[in-house]
Amino acid sequence: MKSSPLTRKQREIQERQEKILDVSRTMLREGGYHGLNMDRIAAELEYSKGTIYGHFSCKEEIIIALAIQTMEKRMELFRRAALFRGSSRERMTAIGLAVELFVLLYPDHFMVERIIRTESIWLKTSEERRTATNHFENDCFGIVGGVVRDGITRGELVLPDGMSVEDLVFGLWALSHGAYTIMTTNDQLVVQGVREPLDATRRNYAMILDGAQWRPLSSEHDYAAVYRQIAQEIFPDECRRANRG
Amino acid sequence: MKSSPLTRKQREIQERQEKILDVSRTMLREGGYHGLNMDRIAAELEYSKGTIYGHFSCKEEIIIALAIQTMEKRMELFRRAALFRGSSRERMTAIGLAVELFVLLYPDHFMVERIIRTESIWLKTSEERRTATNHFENDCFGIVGGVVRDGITRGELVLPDGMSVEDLVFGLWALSHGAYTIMTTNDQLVVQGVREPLDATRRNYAMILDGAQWRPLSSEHDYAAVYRQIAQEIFPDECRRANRG
DNA sequence: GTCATTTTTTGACGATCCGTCATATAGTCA
DNA sequence: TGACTATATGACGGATCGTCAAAAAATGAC
Repeated sequence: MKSSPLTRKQREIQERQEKILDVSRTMLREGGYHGLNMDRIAAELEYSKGTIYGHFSCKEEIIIALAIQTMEKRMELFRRAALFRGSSRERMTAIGLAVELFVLLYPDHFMVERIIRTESIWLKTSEERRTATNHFENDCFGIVGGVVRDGITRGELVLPDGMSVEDLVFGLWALSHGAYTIMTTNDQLVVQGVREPLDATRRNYAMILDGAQWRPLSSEHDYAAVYRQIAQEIFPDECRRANRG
Repeated sequence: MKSSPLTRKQREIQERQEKILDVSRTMLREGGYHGLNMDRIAAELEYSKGTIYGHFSCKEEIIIALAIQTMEKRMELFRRAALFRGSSRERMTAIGLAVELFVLLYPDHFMVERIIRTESIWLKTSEERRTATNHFENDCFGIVGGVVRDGITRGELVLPDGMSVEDLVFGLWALSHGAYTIMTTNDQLVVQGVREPLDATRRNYAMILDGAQWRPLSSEHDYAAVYRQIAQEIFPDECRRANRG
């Protein structure tokens, strides 16, 4: 039977699973939900449809698996960002950069997310994968919340009356999510005068932190330099790949 | 031929068109993209499928028509909000309330928007309806931009270095869009500790305005009272319908 | 090397739903 | 009333999902 780690057969199966996800990602990127076609996946990989269905019980399972792949990457970026050595607000800035890099490195994640959150697709996915996505989301939320709490503990942040840690995290999340969603679905931004939506998002992110009186404020500190430092120290590789110093 | 405004026949056709949209909205709300079924629409209204296709050339046209219906409502709410008599920041607050009411009154709009912005659906819609949605979006953007510019003119707002009017509008748009998207697609919020996402959004909206130093700041003015005043003076009806004093 | 047994793969098939179009029905007007 | 036009119908072709009985491949005992 199976030797210590994985049978040859098991390895083959795992490799095939990854190949399925690879071609699926391309198809999805190029043609959206309708562009992802089970027959074409099988044809492309020179397997039969039945074999593909042996890996994923339905189209939706493939899509959510793709989402999970990139959510893992995001998680990792967040974890590293939160470890930046600096003031709490600087660590929060690092998380902002992490999100930015995530969007640049995995540009199709938002499309995939939009699809799985759409219509009854969510309900056609397996309980197992659904809880996996929830875990990733909760963990990311938790990491950011930790930085906020740290800021409070250190006395660098005093939340306005009635505002909770979670409210603030939610706001930053919503801003980022909304900004990147709009960026990837709306071709009118330039018409509307938003030339550099990424920079605009950065600025608004800082506005929220300033509005919450998170010291040192933008006006009291050179955060452009902080961004450069974080980029160099924590995300040198990612920045090169993303082409954003 | 046609009398003055509309033939009886024309009126009938228009009424039927509205009926199609009505049942479509219900189907979409209940079952998402897949829940919207051309045969079922026909069956429900006791017309043949061909007749439905006489009104809308494809499923996607129905969906974008639904989006346009609600975008008209939003436009109207924005227009009225911008007319509130008060400081520029108070008018901005009125717009915030307008978005909030929009979400409460037309809860399925975000689902519809997510669908039309998904995959190749956007490209299957008619040029005509696509430009219509763009116009609505640009006009809304323009209204908000106007309030910001007014704040600058009056000296109540001085934008931070490098930030444009459009950047600020984009930020507020992204925050709202993201917040309501998350609210309607994520059932983990309560788990994460965000009990009242609408209130959280309001607070973060104010954070951005505070961060931009838009006077008077939250700390200098009773904006809870302003919300109540706007609700009473501009949106009494909507607030009643939305059940939010 | 052979053959029985288990595992894996296959692709034809049923079902669903979109969009079309030849035909049927209803409406209009001389 | 009847000829002609406008509108409505639903059977049909095509695409794609997911299934499953049958075929092929792998395994292992002798």
